[in-house]
Amino acid sequence: MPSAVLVAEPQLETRELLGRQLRDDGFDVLGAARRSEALELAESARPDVVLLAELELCLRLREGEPGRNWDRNVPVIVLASTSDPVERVRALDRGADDVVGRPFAYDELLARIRALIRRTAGSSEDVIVSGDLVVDRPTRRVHVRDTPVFLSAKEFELVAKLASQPHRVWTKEELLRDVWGFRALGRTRTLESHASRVRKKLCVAPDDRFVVNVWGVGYRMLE
Amino acid sequence: MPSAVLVAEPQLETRELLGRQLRDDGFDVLGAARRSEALELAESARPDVVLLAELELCLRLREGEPGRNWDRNVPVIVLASTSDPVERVRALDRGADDVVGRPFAYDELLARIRALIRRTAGSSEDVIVSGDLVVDRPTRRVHVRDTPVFLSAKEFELVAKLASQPHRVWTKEELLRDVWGFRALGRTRTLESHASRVRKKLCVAPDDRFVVNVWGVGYRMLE
DNA sequence: GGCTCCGCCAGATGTCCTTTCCAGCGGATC
DNA sequence: GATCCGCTGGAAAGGACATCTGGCGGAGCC
Repeated sequence: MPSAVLVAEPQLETRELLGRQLRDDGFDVLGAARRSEALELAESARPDVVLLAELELCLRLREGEPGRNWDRNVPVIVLASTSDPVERVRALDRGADDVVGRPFAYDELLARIRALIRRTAGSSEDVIVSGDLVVDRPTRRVHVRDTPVFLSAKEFELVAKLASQPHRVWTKEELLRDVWGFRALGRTRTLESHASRVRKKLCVAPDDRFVVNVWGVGYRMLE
Repeated sequence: MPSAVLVAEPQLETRELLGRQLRDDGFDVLGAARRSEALELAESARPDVVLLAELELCLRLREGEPGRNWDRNVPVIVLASTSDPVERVRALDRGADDVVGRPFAYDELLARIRALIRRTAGSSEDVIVSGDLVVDRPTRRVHVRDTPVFLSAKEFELVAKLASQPHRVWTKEELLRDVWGFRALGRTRTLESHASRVRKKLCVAPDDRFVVNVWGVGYRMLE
């Protein structure tokens, strides 16, 4: 399956040229001229990589927005406007994975895209199947042995996170950061409350055990 | 916990300078002048990032070697010898995650290191295998010859610390500081008590000896 | 505007871990 | 071999943490 690249570049000419080249190299390419368009496509098309020109867009992608559901962790490469190292540092500090200055060599950009995809491959499976549990990201549905389980938005995010690496123990800090996007918030019972509710909802059979607490650390998903 | 950076750079001066700067910025730094040293350290110290100058080393890291156990997926940044884009592409195509040309701005290298650690945090196969003992950090599971051993949070931290360098003797001060975060607290029996309990739990076969006391100093993992 | 659902927030309760204490053992030193 | 000091490992007290319930407020829907 070809990887999808979202090219968020205001300049028509650059966008088209880049799109053609990337298509020639086997990528699915989505173009976006404006920020709103880019966010829209990030949500609906779930690209494997985003190339973008505006740092502001990078921040918005990383911070997320209530009600919107793009992958806040999506790999990002910034097409900087200059060749100034200071601008490259700024891009990286704002959450970009990589950055190339202009003018850039297409071959290098391509190599960097490939390297980033290689690094992140498999981290955002569309459908996670782990034992009796099936988590379908695109449709946001969850099944336990073919029994549908209805989860709210946050509940789904939590389950998807835990199921993305079954058996891995996620610390409460990691879960709060990745699911809630908190900066530091430590002393509420929100996470525990959701974990409890999700656990109950996933218990279809009496002895199902999916969401398991790891004392003093966090939670993990079994099977 | 600070991230560990392995600097594999033949030139003494560059290696030392880079090491000092990175240490100032809060990293644990390991230096290696030769390829064999670098591979050795990649296996024993399990760095979070490797900076290297020779593409050959990058290939060796990625390919692995029978009997050796470094993480073939370890994040790699290449310090290219020139500023030639062709060399950058070559590095990326050989498995590097990122590459900076020379001369490079330290600030940019630092930003790239941070970006790469951010991206790979938690995904690196952080599994310590030493003899009959397997310590899996992501899942927080411990096995002795395929027999699972169930440890509490503090117990696991202690085992992971000891196993991170199996033959090294850790002083009680080091263990208290790194596992418990104490400043100096000298007169409790907490550490000894945990060591005792962990030792018993790890003794699957009658003559297993994993947590070994070193009289008047501290503990180590193996004999 | 009323209704419903969702997300967030404590409080009471129960569970499990952590720490401490102590008696006994065993190296280390001379 | 005698003595000292540190290590061992059981048991028990205390504390830290997790769970679940119920309530509050806001957003979206009718």
